[in-house]
Amino acid sequence: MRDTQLAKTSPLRKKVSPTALRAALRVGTGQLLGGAVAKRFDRNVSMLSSDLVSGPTRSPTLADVASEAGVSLSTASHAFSGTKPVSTATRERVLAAAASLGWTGPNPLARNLRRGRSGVVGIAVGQLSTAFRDPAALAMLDAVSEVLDAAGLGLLLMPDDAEVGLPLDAVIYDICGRETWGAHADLVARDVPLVVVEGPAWPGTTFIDIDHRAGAAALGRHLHGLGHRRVATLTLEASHPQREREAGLREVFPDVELIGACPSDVAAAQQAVGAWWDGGAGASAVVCQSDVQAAGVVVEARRRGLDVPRDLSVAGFDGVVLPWLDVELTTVVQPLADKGRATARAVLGRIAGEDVDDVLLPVALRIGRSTGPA
Amino acid sequence: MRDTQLAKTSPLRKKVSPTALRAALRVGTGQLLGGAVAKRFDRNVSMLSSDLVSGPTRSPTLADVASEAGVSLSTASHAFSGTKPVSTATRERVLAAAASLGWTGPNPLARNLRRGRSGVVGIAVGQLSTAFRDPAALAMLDAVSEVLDAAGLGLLLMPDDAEVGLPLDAVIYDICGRETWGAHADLVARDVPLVVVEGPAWPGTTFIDIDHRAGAAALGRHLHGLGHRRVATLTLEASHPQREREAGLREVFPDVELIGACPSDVAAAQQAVGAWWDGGAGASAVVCQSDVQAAGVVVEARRRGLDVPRDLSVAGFDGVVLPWLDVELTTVVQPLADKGRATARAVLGRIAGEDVDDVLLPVALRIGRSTGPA
DNA sequence: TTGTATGCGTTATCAC
DNA sequence: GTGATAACGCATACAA
Repeated sequence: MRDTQLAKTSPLRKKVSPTALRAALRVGTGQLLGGAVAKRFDRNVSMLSSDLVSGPTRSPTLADVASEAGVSLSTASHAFSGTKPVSTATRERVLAAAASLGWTGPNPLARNLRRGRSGVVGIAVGQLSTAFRDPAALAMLDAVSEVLDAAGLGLLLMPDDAEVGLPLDAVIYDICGRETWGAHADLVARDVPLVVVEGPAWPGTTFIDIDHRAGAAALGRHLHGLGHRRVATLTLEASHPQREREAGLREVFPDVELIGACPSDVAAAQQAVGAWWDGGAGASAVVCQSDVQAAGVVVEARRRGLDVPRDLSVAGFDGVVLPWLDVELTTVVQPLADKGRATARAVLGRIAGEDVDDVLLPVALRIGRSTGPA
Repeated sequence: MRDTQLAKTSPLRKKVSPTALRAALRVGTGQLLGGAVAKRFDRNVSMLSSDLVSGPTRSPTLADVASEAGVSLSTASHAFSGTKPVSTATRERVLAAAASLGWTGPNPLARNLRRGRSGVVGIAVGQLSTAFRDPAALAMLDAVSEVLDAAGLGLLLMPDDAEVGLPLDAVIYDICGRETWGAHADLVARDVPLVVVEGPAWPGTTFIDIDHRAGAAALGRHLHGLGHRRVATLTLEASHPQREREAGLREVFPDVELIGACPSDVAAAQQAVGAWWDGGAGASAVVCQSDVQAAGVVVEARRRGLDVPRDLSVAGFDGVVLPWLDVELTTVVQPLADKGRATARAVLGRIAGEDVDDVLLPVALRIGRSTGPA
């Protein structure tokens, strides 16, 4: 409906944009053959366009549309936003004017300044490839994105120590196993609403959490009931979830042995538990802090000729599906989608200036086939 | 250095922000116990704050800082941006004024409007959890993010059919196996620079691609050399990479059998190849369109008692590391980080208004242990 | 080195 | 139902 072709017919449009011109002249990409190659499709076209037309291009503004339609700026605005009633006749004139000028809607930059909001929510995850390697993180991200998207908000990835010079309406800290974050002070100073998922007790933020402790304790009781007495646990970096889970486990096994911190990654878990075994240590059951870690322990155990669960019980956390793992893990299932939705809703509430409740979500023990009698 | 505490001492700051007040009053989150719970930490504080102070809060602007420092607006601006030289004495006065008012730097919204750029680059990926389940996508995303980040640009996730009412400086389409995209027309109409990775030949866009065809052909020759004659391939949805790879494979095996499209996902591949086998079909080698797919085929083959590569050769594509898979895949290695960096650089160039070359990256065959004699 | 004056493109508040 | 006018907060061209 808003057609760039029409732009060319407009008196306002002094110059055809290079992009549109390229679009008109170029049929396809052609055949790419051979190895590393760089083609300069655009050079000719660019020279052509600057030969054909001259003078600066200014894309049309709402003011242009208004004058083209013979109405005032504010009327034109109303015709689009629908904030105030506008007669059908004028609205159509305005719409037609917009189409003929190739006006593509209000400039988001200007609207943002006016509204005082950017429509963008940041999400702080560490290194992307690390953060998203765990399906649990993805499941949650998906839910966050879905809710935010429905509200017309975008989600911006914030790598580790990104300087945030960007206008963010709110920031989510999804911290599986971290305590600090570079940009935090800046954001607080700028009064950006902060929603922290499973994070440390930063003041002024909204918390979304799951009942780590209860989950870990339930897992502990399950293992104890199976007769396990020598239990070890693979840990995350020192962090809120780690402390809570460890405390839960210690309710049942006060002397649980710590295998040391490792990220939620198959290879890392293999490496960590392998080194531990190599050091002469051992246990009848290993409790992990994620299903991905647990998978790593299972893989490494098998590699060393141990059968799971006959020779070793392994438990995970999260309750994700690992299709490639042929043993169903005993795990603590957390409501990942709910967590994501709760997070996003908290963000929406904070942006709207509402009071927002902290949220603590329940977990459930799921007994699979990776744990058995000691 | 920019301390919110100082804000309270300023005459401008008529009201302590709720956030700051909360920060001052709240010590920690307290202990979260029990199941699903919502705590309303903020209610009292909010009531308190509106009792204590009244009147609208306006955060300080550069104009406030300037008048506080007794200089003009432009001088204050220069003192921060460094665009023009400013005497050390004035600069310090300005800095001090900013600190005392709690001015946290230029309002990004205003700066964006002024500059005409948002500092945000969109990346169109399908459903997030699907798109990022493949480590290949993550490796590339990581590289993109790194380069963009260094340039001070943020990366915004664009789910499938997100309406883009947001100001985007450019958009990346990373399309593994898609032909269309909802927002595409809008973006073109708005003249947003588009960089397409392995995508269809949309006009006016910059292309980053790898040599699918050469890679697939090399893989075909490898299998042919091993004596394979009945070869099948698991495909992606109809798309540019799929067509190219299929063409490459057909250079060696004109009659290659198509197993049908499936996403790059272990479970999906298992399901697809399983159904194919159940239908009575078979081959001595299966070529996949990703390593993740290949892993799925390996898993499913074993589940059915087939040994890889003795009974079945399986090849992948991408060259990622799958730590949990105990057989090293024969695969086509693509330079994922290079691809990401090239993509990001293309984005930067397009934003800068430069002519940008399309890029075609080479691939390499890596022979692992998942393929053997027919 | 500092100051003055515009404009970025909207939306919102009024009056008509 | 429509229109003038004022912000939004900053960066810059230009003058002093």
